Amino acid sequence: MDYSSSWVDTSLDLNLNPKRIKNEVSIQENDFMELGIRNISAKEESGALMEELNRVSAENKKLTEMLTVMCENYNALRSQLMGYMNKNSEKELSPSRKRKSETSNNVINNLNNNTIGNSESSSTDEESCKKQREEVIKAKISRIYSKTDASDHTTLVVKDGYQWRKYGQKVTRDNPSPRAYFKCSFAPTCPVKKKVQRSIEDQSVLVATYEGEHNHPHPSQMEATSGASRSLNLGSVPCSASHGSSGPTITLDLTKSKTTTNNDARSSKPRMDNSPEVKQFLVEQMASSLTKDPNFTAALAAAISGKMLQQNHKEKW
DNA sequence: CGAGTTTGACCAGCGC
DNA sequence: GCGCTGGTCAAACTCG
Repeated sequence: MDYSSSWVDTSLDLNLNPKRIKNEVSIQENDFMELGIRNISAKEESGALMEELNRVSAENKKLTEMLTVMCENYNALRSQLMGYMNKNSEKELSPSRKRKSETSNNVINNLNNNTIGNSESSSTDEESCKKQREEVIKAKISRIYSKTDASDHTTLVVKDGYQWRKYGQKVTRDNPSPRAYFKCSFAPTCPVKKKVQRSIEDQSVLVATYEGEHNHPHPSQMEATSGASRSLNLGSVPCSASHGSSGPTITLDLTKSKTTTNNDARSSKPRMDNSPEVKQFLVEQMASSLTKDPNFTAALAAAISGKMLQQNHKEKW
């Protein structure tokens, strides 16, 4: 999740354009001049309005800055939490098979050294943890269908913007075409895995199955925030999001997008992140994740109450 | 030379 | 216990 300053700017832009209003005021002022009615009072009024405008725009600027700082703090906290969670998961999970065998050896050692009761309790804990982990993974599985060049039956690459490292390939029983296994290599701690296999029905369709959630922003988003104002790769991908009983599910149907090069897609197709649906979706996503965060809501409440108190103080004086 | 890919071997889970 | 299958590892290889 990333909150760029541009988003903050646009969302908080209250269309208070002092220049424009200034012109309108000056037109009004000219009309009054022509009519020759209450020149001095009109000037006073416009001056007061300008003052008010300046005050409001300054306040707007302050609020924008506050929200930007808040978003930065939120991101920092979030990344800290992610790091902490990764550390914990590294401790709890057995990432490699070797470690698994080590843990099984430990169980055997426990059996040899300790009483049966102790070993049993440890094994039941392991089982419950494992079940929980499986449930979490199941809830974060998504499937993507990607249309590829019909003549090209060799590549198993689904271009989703992320950086993947292939670690295996297998021919499965139910499908003659091989299944490729990928791990997200963009972030070393990212747990996301991807399986890519051609569809049995249509060999030109790649079926990518994603497991887990990325603990880092989308690479294109990272680029966008680091200076280059490029839009999301997702931009040209038709997507739908649902929140079923099994958890959040994202389905991307890449078969609906033409197999054009990135440049072609960029030049000919209207970018999807410009469409109101995607904007609304992104805003809803941001809003939901922000409202779910107690740190953010607390900080926001504190900021608003502080601002209100400040306002009351001003009005009194 | 480092990063990514390939591929045979190994392991765990499951059904019989 | 055995065989089958899916998933993962890691050494060898390739490529820029």
